[in-house]
Amino acid sequence: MNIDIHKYISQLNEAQQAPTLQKDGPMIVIAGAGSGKTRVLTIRIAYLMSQGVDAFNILALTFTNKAAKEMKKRISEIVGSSEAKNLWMGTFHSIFAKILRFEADKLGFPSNFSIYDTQDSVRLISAIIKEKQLDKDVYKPKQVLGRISSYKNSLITVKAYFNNPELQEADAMSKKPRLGEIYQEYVDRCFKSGAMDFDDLLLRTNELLSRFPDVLMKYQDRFRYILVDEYQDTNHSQYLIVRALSDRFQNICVVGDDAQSIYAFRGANINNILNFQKDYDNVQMYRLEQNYRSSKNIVEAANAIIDKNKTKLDKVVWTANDEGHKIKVHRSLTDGEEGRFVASTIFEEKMRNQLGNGKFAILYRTNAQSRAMEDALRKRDIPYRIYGGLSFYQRKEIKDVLSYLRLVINPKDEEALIRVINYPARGIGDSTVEKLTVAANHYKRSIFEVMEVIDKIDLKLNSGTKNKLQDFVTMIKSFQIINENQDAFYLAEHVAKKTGLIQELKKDATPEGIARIENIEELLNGIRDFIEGQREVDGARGALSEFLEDVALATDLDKDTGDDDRVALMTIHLAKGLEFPYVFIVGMEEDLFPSAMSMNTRSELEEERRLFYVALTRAEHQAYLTYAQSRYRWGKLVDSEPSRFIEEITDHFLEYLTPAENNYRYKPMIDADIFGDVDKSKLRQVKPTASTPPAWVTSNDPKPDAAIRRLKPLEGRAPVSSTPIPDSKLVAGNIVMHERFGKGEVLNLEGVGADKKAEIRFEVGGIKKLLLRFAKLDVIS
DNA sequence: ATTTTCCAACTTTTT
DNA sequence: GTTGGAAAAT
Repeated sequence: MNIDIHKYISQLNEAQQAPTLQKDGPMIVIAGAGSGKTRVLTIRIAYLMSQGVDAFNILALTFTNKAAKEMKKRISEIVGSSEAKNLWMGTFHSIFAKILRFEADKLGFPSNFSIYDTQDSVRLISAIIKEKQLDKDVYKPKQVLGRISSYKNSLITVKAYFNNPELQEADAMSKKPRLGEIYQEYVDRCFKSGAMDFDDLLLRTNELLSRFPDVLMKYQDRFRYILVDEYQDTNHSQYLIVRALSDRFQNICVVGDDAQSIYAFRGANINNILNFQKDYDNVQMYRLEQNYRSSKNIVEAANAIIDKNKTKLDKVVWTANDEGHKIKVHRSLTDGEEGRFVASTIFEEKMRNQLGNGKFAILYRTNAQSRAMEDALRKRDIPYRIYGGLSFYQRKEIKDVLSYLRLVINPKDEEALIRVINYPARGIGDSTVEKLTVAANHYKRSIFEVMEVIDKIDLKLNSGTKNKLQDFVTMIKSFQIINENQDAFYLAEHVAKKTGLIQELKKDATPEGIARIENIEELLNGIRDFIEGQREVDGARGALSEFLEDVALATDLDKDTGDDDRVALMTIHLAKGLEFPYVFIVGMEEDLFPSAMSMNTRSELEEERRLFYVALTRAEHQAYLTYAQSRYRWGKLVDSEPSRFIEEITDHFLEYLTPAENNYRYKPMIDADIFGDVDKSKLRQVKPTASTPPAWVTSNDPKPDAAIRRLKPLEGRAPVSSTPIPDSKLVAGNIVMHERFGKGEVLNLEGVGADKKAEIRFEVGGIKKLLLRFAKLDVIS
């Protein structure tokens, strides 16, 4: 090969060159945020090829398909696309799905096996729980799936589960003694449906490699050079695959950053990176510590954060970049106002600095937070794009079309079948499906196979129903014939029409209904684009099965939409590996970030902290942290306090756009059981109206201190809400008398404030009860 | 069998 | 504030 690789190598700094130029042997690169690890990986692969390594022998595992695609593109720019074409590059899931299809028969799977997404899995588990007549409140389907998923990721098969009394005991202790049974049934049903879930793609690969030494040898020999990106986020199952494949040649290069490990919840094991040196002999370790991405302020603030964690490798990220701006902190009253602040700030910065929308990102902890941001951006006519959340392929109408297509490829696919067998309605009801399911389980066949021979077995179905079932089978079979002769686009369009899906949707003339039809059109266009792309790469192909696989494993991040100049909205998890000049981290509030569910153990809290580290280090030029004093959650206004993570950054790196003095103003001394023996039913919530601020202290107020804060306008200073409560008055020492509670109920709030403590009492039926005790309650003092 | 209505749970993060 | 599932009504 004749390429000027040295031109590219000379662009790297010394620390980056070292790992790039080590051709053989095991190595680990600890790469700090923004230290150019993608460049190192890219150029290293090009270097390997320049040293005579065949692209066919290189396997690069990335975290997203997008990352793989981009890396491949850059490598083709260096070595030429005909060389780069043969690289094996992609996510664990997509690479091993391909290998599994090729080797499927060895495991008893059809090569056209379906890939179940989480929705499919949950549906199947719900069905199993129901069939077994278990209580779905004890066996919560999502929880059960989570349990099964973590078993699979730890390589605990059904057999291993039943050989392990400790696991069974643990499940029995959590009142789920029959979890193993469900696990077994779930695995059987997936197998019978010719389907694998996400975890199976890894677990079955492990099975393949361990049960068939010749297969292992084959892939060991093929993948002589293995590179793994984001190694800190690999789980045990992935770890074992990498170990097995690299065992022969030991040319394994892993890259990662322990400080950015944020996927423990799905089984990622931070020890994979911490213990790498013990796993192979003569491991070379490299560190990339110079950050090229962010300003000094951001880098140092991020260091201050991660310094609070105890579990970490020694590493000092530094930068030669300018000091830059301080991190701006903004407080607002509600999530709505937070959104408006973000939108108007983006607008101003755009105008002032003549920037495109694509320079901005809004990052949040939970998908639910996107709504307030969307609303504000829409009002300001700022184009944006939401990544993640309900992905395009998970929408009802899209999944319906895809389910028909899945059925064409793999008629045994039970989840796809159940989804569409009676949609659009064709007179095949629940009871019929139930009979079919029972028969299928009895004959150890799929439902579709039972339907094929419906007139040969007696299921006590009337002839009308039988005909409908046969019609359905005939329809799917006719699609299969089309699939053999026509391309996927033609078939998909045909399916959408012939099944009556389009007709069904046309009945609905609401904007949502129209949007659904447009979505289906977009899907069809997507299929056409896909098969055209496919033809360019490797000639004409059936492409439908490839398309379905692509869809099953695609993430929102992967698809390009052409006009990219939009503000990016995504969760912090999704933002990993990306960078933006301006980054807004919104919802910096206790219980939200860090999440209320991740504050039980130190390791959970440390993961949240790493998540914040990831968020902050996405910013190149300017970072904003925003929080609201109250926000709508579960449709209710809930009070919140600023996140501890703000306090953990030294003030020196921060600039408060809003005075911080109001933070932590009301600290309840007692939080729980404050209502004691009060008859809660006597208290009623006051419905907010245009002239009345929302809510009051009531029995079902989740955080009574929020209501106390709303007393503030009564004092006549710095009104919190727009309108004070009209018929109330403030009495010193006896702060509020108000006659608006419930219907005719009088509630007295009393306060004593001399020593900055206060008690709020209320009165029901003449008896005074203690409600809350506060410290630092400004309202009263 | 199908449509409508009501209720509960849900929101941590994803391949 | 949304969504899926179950009960109730057609």
